[in-house]
Amino acid sequence: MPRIVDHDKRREELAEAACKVIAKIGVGNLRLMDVARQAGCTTGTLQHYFPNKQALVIASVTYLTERLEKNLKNLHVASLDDLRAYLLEMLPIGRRRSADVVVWLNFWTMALTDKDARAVQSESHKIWVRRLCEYLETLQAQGEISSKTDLLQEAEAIIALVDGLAMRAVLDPKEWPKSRLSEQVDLHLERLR
Amino acid sequence: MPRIVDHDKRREELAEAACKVIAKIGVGNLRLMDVARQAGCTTGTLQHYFPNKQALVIASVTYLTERLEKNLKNLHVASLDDLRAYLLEMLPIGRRRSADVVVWLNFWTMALTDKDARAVQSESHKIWVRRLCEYLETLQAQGEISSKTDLLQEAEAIIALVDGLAMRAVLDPKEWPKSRLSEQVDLHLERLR
Amino acid sequence: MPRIVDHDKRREELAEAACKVIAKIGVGNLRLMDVARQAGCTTGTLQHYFPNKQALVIASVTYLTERLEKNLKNLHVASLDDLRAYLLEMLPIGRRRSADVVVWLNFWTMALTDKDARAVQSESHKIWVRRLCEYLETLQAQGEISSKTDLLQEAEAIIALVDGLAMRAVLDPKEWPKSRLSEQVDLHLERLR
Amino acid sequence: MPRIVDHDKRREELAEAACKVIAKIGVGNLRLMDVARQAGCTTGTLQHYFPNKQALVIASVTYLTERLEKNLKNLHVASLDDLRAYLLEMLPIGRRRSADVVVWLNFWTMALTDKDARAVQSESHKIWVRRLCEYLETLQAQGEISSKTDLLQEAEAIIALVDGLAMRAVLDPKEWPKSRLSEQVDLHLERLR
DNA sequence: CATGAATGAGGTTTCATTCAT
DNA sequence: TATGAATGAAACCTCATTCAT
Repeated sequence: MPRIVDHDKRREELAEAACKVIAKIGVGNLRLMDVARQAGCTTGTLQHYFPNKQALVIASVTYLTERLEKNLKNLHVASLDDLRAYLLEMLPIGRRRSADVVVWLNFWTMALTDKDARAVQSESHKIWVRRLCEYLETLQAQGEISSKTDLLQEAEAIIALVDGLAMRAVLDPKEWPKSRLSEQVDLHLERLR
Repeated sequence: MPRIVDHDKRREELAEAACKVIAKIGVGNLRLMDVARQAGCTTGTLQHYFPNKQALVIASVTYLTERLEKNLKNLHVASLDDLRAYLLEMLPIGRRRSADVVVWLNFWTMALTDKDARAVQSESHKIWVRRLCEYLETLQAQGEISSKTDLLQEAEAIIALVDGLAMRAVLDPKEWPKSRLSEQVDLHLERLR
Repeated sequence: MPRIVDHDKRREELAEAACKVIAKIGVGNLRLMDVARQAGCTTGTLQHYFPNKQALVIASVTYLTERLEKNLKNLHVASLDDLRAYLLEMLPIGRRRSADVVVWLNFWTMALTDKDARAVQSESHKIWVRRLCEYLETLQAQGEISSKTDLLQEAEAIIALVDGLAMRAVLDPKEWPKSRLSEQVDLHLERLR
Repeated sequence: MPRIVDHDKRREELAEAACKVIAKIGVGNLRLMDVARQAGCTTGTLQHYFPNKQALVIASVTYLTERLEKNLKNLHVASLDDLRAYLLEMLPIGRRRSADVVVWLNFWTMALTDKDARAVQSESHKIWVRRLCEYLETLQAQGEISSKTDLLQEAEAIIALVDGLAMRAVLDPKEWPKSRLSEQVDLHLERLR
């Protein structure tokens, strides 16, 4: 019997360590050594789980996405207020989620010039749009949103807003407390009513 | 005097070369060698104009910003339509501006974890907000925008939208032709009328 | 006792796996991982049978030599034609023997700069010379070879020819089908008649 | 003006250093550090001249070949004795040429499993065969060799002999002084008369 | 006997920076 | 001002070997 280790769980632990480091210093400055130290292992260990640095970064973002999915799974969007809560859940409120947003921004930027990263990014964007559309459809069916509204267009508008706000907020966290983010979200959702 | 002019001009040429390379491969992968090749000189030459790599990157973004300023100097915003045109000028329409946006995104992400970059980013954001507010004030004075509107809030909303759209558009250019970007801008400006 | 037999058999299996890998990628690129995969076990298993990598390589060549011995045991050299058949048996004809030759060449080259390998190589060369001399003596006794011939010298000439041909043949297999190898052997044996 | 260096000459110096190291420890154990130390530079310097280790090895053998070419350029083969002298020039007689042969054997073995190396090896073999054929033709025209002889076949036979002898001689230098190598060459050339 | 996770040293490779010319 | 060779540190990556299970 080998040393007993849940391979997938270990991968997640390492991915999480990588996320922490990326949030702190950025993908551009990421060193495997740092990740290893954060995870309490050696760089050699990282190679068991990830063939190279790029794979580690991609796995880290995938992990982040999956963790978010789990958290959101329980949120049911049955009203505009639910949607509001849902969107606030995406924004950098608090340390943890600010860190997540930083990782995402790093990854998206990486995706601008890295094919593999872009494929991953593209896939998760599609899921995100689809879900938002579903929510909007539900609300439209309930009459909370005008039947004339172009839902896909609104979904993309919301995404642009959330991404844009998130970026602003992590670049200047002091200027963007939860209240100000909420106001922007409210202001935007107003037009759907 | 002429020497100085040449010197500054050369700096700009080098900065432009750096922008091209960043747009192609990202700041994270930027090598001075690549910039030198793109500029048709050697890495040694770069040292005459920039003390180090970071300075080159910052100078490149500064150059980009100044170039944009020049282009926008002639745009006078005297109506919502002017504002619309102005915003479209920020979005990645065409090769050139797409490349610019890629550079900016790279720089903003860099600013997340690099103090110097953040200072530069912060400064140019302030200018950008201030100008937008001025425009909105003008429009409000002319009655194109309701007097009840919170202009700063709207300015930030516009910036979030533009940043968010720009990011989406460069990540998936095929899905974001000019027409679709215009629609989003129009949809947003609607609420100001 | 049966344990021991199994143990030796397993060693041979592992040695054979190592030979296959060496033939494919060369000793220089040999990784225990590859051998383990080829053998359907793990690197840990290899440690039970071989104290280290070098020992595995040497054992592999030893295994190869012993396998060849077994095959040749049945060949009796009682005429020049028998000698011819015997020599052809050494040459890279067919996949299996080409692979064997590749392993040997790898090992010989390794022996150029590795003491342990050289000792093994030297030993097996001596055996090979001695046997060839015996064969030639038999033939000389039978009058198939002139009594004036310096048998040791001829034995070494034959070995040089076989080694040289073998090397050429594995470096350029398409140019060296069985027929061409046979011709060279025949041309050489001619002078003994 | 840059530090004045003859780029090609520097490459040769580094290649020569690599040859020395390979002759001592084999390609399999070759470390760039060793080459750098031998050449009196750093590993970084090696990268200016060779993109990677493989390229360095290939360049080294190419250098070796070219050096041999220069030495042989002056040898004119107008008689069997000249041919004999020519062949002896290929064999590992003396430190220098023994080292060369070791490098070649290492390279040929590398060529067994490395495409790039094989291409180089193949090319230099062709040249070597062609030249030998020319020599044999000359001798045949002069009547020193029977007109019935298949020259290509004899050329390949000679090459096999030389390669095989060279390998034996470097594996067991004490057993293979110049005299013994000469005898083998003489014995072989006998059949051409 | 077997596993395979973990180690950690060692090597290749990269590249910003320096500096003699 | 410009060159580009050289440096040397730093990082990634490899992989034989160890060892807990």
